[in-house]
Amino acid sequence: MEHIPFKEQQFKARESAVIDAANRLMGQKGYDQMTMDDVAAELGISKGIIYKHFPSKESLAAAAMIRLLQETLAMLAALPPSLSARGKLEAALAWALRRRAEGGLPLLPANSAALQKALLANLGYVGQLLQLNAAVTALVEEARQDGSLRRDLPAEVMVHVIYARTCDPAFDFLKDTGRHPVDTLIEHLVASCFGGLAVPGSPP
Amino acid sequence: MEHIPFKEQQFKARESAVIDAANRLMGQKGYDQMTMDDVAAELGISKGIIYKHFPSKESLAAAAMIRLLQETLAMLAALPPSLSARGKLEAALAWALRRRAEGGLPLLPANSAALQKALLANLGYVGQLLQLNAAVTALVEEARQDGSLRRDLPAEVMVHVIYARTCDPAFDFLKDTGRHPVDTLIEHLVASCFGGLAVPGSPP
DNA sequence: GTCTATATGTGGATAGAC
DNA sequence: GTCTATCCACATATAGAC
Repeated sequence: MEHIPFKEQQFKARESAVIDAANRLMGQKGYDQMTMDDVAAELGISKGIIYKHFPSKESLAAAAMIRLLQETLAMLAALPPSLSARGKLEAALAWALRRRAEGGLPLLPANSAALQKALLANLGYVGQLLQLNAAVTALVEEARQDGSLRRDLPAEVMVHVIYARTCDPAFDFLKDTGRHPVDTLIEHLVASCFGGLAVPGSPP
Repeated sequence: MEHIPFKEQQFKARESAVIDAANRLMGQKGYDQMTMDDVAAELGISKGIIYKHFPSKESLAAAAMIRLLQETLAMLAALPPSLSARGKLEAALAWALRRRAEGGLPLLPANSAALQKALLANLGYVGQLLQLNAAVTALVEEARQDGSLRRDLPAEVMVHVIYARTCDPAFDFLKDTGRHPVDTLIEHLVASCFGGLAVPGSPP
């Protein structure tokens, strides 16, 4: 049985803590507004150490995004098989919004063009993203087949609409008013995404 | 009849050109990534002059946003009275998306927390925003009354959902793939917003 | 009024003591 | 490995010549 030095364990634990802090800060302020000084201050350590773990701010952000994608894939895999495909999609959207309400990252790095570009150059990130994309697309296709999702909209469009709803600014705005409980808001947004704003069958 | 000096006309014209440039650049890169050097370079003038028109980058951005809000209000007022309330909302969303596709600003400054804070401290901006909010809320209420919008979602939630759809990142992503004509995309997104992704009446 | 040049502040990244 | 101190690039904003 291999002996793992204590120092090394500590180092690993800190790495995870750094990602946690980056996660919180990026969730609150976004990538551009988060500074490495912020991350260091949040943990009460020096900025230099962070660069022992991650060679750049971009790579730190990428590590946080990769971990989020992995957790999202795990969540999808853990959904009860009794759910329909559309039920799984609704549950996944609700999960993402709840995480976001708790200070987590948005799945879609739409805030920062700089981050977006950096991520797409990161093979690890792109790999996870392709996996998630495949999983979500499969669910959308299945739900289209069983007649619970519309067929007059391309699957690709629906997939991206669902992604985009996980970082819906309407959610943040409404949450910040404090006028609606978070659970109610999540229900409303999931309902508006899948059911639409209009009354079915009403004239436009 | 008052004589307006040529110099003054030129000055006014330049001010409008500066706002135009800021409009384009913020539409493409977002507020944070746009620099005053960018604006100056776009117009082929020196950076110093911009500060003769606007005391700060924030105030320039605010001027651009205020003009956009005014144009949005004008668009709402010019919609054919024959349209139903819901028809007007759909047309307004389509108008906003088309403007955005042409390089215009997103109505909702959700990209930058810094800009958001600055705007909310700008009385001119907040005034226009309240006017727009009143107009959109009135349309939503009317459409709820005539039975074309759902009554199980709060009006406030629906208003914010519509706002958010005008800066939907799904639109930009899908547009950039080049696989869908812009007109088709706009139709799809308006349809998904009001009609939802699900087939009406299907089990979740 | 318009330019060139510069002051000032900030943030990513690194060097060097311990 | 961890800190303090610093470098360097860049962006906002201003000063001064013409």
